[in-house]
Amino acid sequence: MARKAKKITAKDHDGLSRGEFVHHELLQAIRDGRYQSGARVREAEVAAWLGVSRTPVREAVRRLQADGLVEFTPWRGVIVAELDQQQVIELYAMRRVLEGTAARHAAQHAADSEIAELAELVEREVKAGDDVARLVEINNRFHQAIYLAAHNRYLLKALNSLTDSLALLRSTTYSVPGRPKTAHVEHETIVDAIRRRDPDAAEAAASAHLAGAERARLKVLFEIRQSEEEAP
Amino acid sequence: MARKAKKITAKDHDGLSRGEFVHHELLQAIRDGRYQSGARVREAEVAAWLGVSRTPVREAVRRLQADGLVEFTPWRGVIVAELDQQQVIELYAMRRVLEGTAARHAAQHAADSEIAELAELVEREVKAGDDVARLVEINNRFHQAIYLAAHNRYLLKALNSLTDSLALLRSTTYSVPGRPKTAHVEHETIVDAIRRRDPDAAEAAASAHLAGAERARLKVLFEIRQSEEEAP
DNA sequence: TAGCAAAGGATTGTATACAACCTGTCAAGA
DNA sequence: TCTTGACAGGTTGTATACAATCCTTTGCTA
Repeated sequence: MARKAKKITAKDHDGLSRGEFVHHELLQAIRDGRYQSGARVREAEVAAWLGVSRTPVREAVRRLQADGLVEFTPWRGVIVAELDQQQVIELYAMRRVLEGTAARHAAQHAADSEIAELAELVEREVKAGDDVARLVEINNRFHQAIYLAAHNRYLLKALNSLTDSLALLRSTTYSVPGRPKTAHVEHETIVDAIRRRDPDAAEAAASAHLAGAERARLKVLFEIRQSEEEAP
Repeated sequence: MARKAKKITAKDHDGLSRGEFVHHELLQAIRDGRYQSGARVREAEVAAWLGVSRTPVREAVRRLQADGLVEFTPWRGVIVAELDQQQVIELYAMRRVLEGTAARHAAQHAADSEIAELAELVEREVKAGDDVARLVEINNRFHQAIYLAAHNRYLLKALNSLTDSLALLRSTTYSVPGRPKTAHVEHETIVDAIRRRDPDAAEAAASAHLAGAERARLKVLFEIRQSEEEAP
């Protein structure tokens, strides 16, 4: 009778430690807007909500702080960070460089199976049609697949960190008319370059793709900010 | 009698919280070799050493984990990470891209005062002569100054994270014969390009500088590994 | 002697209690 | 009325106790 009683144990949530569980839940809550920018995050509140003590909550919050998702003032607690336009521009400038680098490295180092996976994801975008939720999901997996194909763990970490920061902007650029179609074409161009093992073309294509994403993002943000001013 | 008794309080270490204090001390200990790669870090041990409880130690260790400086296995504790040659290559590939980007952005966005500071640091390298410790110090400040001059907080964060990872390689590339002189010339080239507001030249110069640093680094590493094999 | 199993020690994960600190409120004096 | 000061409430920072887990050692058996 070694491992019978399993309920009281440290895990209980899909093998994650409580700290990891809380981190995951908070990230998700920020993504779907349950915690919006500027909202205060009280440790005791989160602890009660998720049925854990404050200790793992602190651990999770500090990780979010390290990634810049929450802002922290000693003795005053944390609030969900807010991205002003300048920060969004800086974020996309960085993403443009890193995604370009990832595509370049992918063209150089990707395994054939990884390239096949990229091609299949782009193929699936066609099948998804106008289903925005599906397209967003596929888009995320597409970019993640490129990050992995680059085979550089520091690059991977930096890109994941940027992607997490984007969770603060809870909106999708796919709501801009024509953006899904454009993005799909850009994805195809990137994969083609990687398949041809052409690093320069891959980097250029990814960089152009991100420039398009930034334009769409600023458009969405501008419209949201505008409508918020009209009816707050 | 509002703030008389100050000793028992949370800070006591230059205004840092205990968690920040522990993080700083651990980073320093890794830098100067008191904790070497592969060494086990026991929470209770560190807590006793620094005279705090395990709670702030855990906080500091988790931050180090997030930056990849320590590896973590649940229930088994943390050990200081070890960089194999592949990781060093990946790290420098990333640094090359990011330092190039930083130099490019510095050429575009740096304030005149920031450029003056860069120039002064390069000037100080001449005065430092053969004093390796001073040269290393100036070199760190030079690179930090470029990061800041780029005016992109995500870039800054990513570069600082990479720099921290380099603490795991406790050796300086300045011990390679001729490297200090070469580095100085390369620094001059970078500053010149930034002063001329030439982004392409600045990026190219910084990238070339990092390529040189990588070659020096691999040389140092190879020699150390070799001598360790001879007399372990 | 070799192999295995159980027990004990060591170490981390979590919960909780208490101390330190900040902020807003309310009253008293100018 | 305005300013200033103290106090109360609430939130975070830290310490410590306890639970869960892993690893090593020791003793038994084949």
